[in-house]
Amino acid sequence: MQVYLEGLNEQQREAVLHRDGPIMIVAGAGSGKTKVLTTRIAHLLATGVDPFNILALTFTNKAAAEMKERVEHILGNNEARNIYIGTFHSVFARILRAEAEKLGYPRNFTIYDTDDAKSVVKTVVNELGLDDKHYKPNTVYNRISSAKNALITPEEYINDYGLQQEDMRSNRPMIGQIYDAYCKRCYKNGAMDFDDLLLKFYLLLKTHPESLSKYQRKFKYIMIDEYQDTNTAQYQIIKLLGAMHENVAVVGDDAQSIYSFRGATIENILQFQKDYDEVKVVMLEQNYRSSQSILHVANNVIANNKGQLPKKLWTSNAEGEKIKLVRTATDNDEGKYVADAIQEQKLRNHYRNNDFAILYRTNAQSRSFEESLRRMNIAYRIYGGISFYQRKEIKDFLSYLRVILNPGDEEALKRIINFPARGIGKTSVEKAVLFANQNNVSMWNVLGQAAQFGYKASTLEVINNFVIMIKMFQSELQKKNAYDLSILVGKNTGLVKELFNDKTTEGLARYENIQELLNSIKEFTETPTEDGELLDKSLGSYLQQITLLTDADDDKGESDVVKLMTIHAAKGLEFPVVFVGGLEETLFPNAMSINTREELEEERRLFYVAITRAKQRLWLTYANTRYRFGNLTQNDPSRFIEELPEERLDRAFAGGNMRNNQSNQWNSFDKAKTGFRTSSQENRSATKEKPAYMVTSPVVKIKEHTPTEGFTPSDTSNLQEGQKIEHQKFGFGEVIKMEGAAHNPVATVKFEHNGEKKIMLNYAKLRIVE
DNA sequence: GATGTGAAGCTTTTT
DNA sequence: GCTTCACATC
Repeated sequence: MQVYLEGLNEQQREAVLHRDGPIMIVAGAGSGKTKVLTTRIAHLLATGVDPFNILALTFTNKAAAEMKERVEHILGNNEARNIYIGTFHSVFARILRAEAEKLGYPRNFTIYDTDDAKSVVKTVVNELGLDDKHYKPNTVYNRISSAKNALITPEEYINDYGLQQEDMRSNRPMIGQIYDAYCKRCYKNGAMDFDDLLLKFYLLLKTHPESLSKYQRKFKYIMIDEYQDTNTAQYQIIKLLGAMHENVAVVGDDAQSIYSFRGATIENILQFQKDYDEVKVVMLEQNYRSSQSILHVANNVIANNKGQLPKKLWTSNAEGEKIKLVRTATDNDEGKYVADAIQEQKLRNHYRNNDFAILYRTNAQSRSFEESLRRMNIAYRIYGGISFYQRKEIKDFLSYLRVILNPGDEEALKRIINFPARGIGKTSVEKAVLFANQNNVSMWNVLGQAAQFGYKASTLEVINNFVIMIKMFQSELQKKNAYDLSILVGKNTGLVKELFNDKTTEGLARYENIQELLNSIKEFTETPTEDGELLDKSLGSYLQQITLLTDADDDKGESDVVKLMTIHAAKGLEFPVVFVGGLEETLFPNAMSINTREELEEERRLFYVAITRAKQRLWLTYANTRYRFGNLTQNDPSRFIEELPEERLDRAFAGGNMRNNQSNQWNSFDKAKTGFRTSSQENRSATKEKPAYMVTSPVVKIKEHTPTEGFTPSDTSNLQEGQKIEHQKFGFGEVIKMEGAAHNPVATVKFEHNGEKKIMLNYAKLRIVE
């Protein structure tokens, strides 16, 4: 028997040894999925498959890197470097580079990140004479993104009755036209957004039979990780690519499908067996990760969902400790409690910072945890949020590099044309864009022939200097590698100097960030590429790589830190000790996702993912009150709490002061299955007891109001001017004005004691008095 | 054209 | 509560 097969259980071995024909591996949480995938690849290679014929697709760069590393480890050689292992986006981007001209794109096409894309949407909305307050870039972009992920072209969108109806209903009938204009603008800019990397690749395969057969022949063995999260575009691509050999192996877990908001359809995994004549199905049901208690709780939770692939996860691990379910008075107390618990665990059970993860539903929740950890001097790192590459100074610098490579990239050009300031102001830029649109050329072309467009002499001169500088950089493109060119750019543009001269704290941070960027470019040019295919150290090669990187990907140092991230970001990871915060109604499950059974089930799967990240110990926490939108809100405990098996729980309450914790046990009043009702009295006294350092802000002078007995929020969807209402904190008042978008109405209320306030009805709880 | 101020936006998740 | 954006001022 091959050495690599040792240590696999029966099902895992079955999955590895099945060489030809479609196979679906249903891999429960912690069941050794990556091990199976990597061993499978090793087995293919060991039995004579050429590494060039293998394609393995993942969702994150991290997963791809790990897979590559582990295959190499099993094989003990570097054959793996010739395998196409990468994310959907990066692998397709690489192929699209090579085939760009067939689709009419420049080889050096730019990849627009979400910010770039939204900016283009805004530009286009304005150019169509529409109001970007109503056609919000965010909303419109999401709509376009969904269309692309469903492989719907602008023409199809405009002609689709259902979609048009939806847009009519939301009073945004022009989205189809915006979509069309957006695509045209991206094309003109020589740019693809994230979704294009899938969509255009699909179109390439669909419209160029020779390309299709080329890649079908190349990718004889295809492996897909996290199949439950694929969207329609990805699904169709896999189907096309795999049609010739049908050696498609998909690995996934329907219970962990959490990306439907991004177009993923759980149907893809539920239907896989019907896509091919004979599908081998293997269930991996033994969990090697978690304690029995943790797994038991997870199983209980997910059992509340309908329509799952039938399976029962089990483990031979130790029973482990009970799950701690902790209620706190406020979100700050929650943060404090978690930081204290980490400290205590470190002392008592010899954990290191690295062993802990704090998971939450929304990024905004990180704040209270952050503050407490900082106060306790516990090192931490937040994953997600603004990534390094989205920072302003980094984007500015990268925009220079983008323009050098693809001067058609109008977004980048607009960013840098007057940064650092060189006297090309807003009006000059607007003029250039206008000329470009009128003459159907790029903005760069207009700048190159600025003399013909009637700029005044002084402006003309600075424009020409700018153009000459960029052209000079371009002429170095062939001669210099990415790093040397970047240094040249930094010097000649004065960008680095400008930041260096800024001695404010932020300026210093920005300067350091630029240095860090330059370091990473240097590292890129000095590390041998693993692609085998090309040892390309050019700027183009660099830019392609980094656009698809996210914050989670650069584990710089991987030092000993507590990790904070959203549950979404934690998928695929595991930690010895996990804290899941904010188990409250409207937060988790999120208010946005409780309208349909499907949405609620996805939230529950998310909770399942959170629980199953834990190996040894698990804490679930929730707060009575928490600041949201600057308003103190009260939330009921999450409905998911009721789905936890009582016998595996260890309940506790933590007020403002941890030391009183032991004596302050969960009482029978709170334990009532109906969820506890916090009286405002109890609530406020808890707030008052907070030590001074925990007070969040210089308190706004509000005349505190005690809600009426049995305060229940009313349905405010038809709230009218003139109505009388009661607000939990501000008291009684009269609605004097209604405004805001239909889905986000805002009421101006004149309160008896607290003046006029604007209240967002989506978030505030109001009781209609009359 | 740069800088400062106040209001309005926002918060579901991201390759 | 925090961030972004528009507008006003110098």
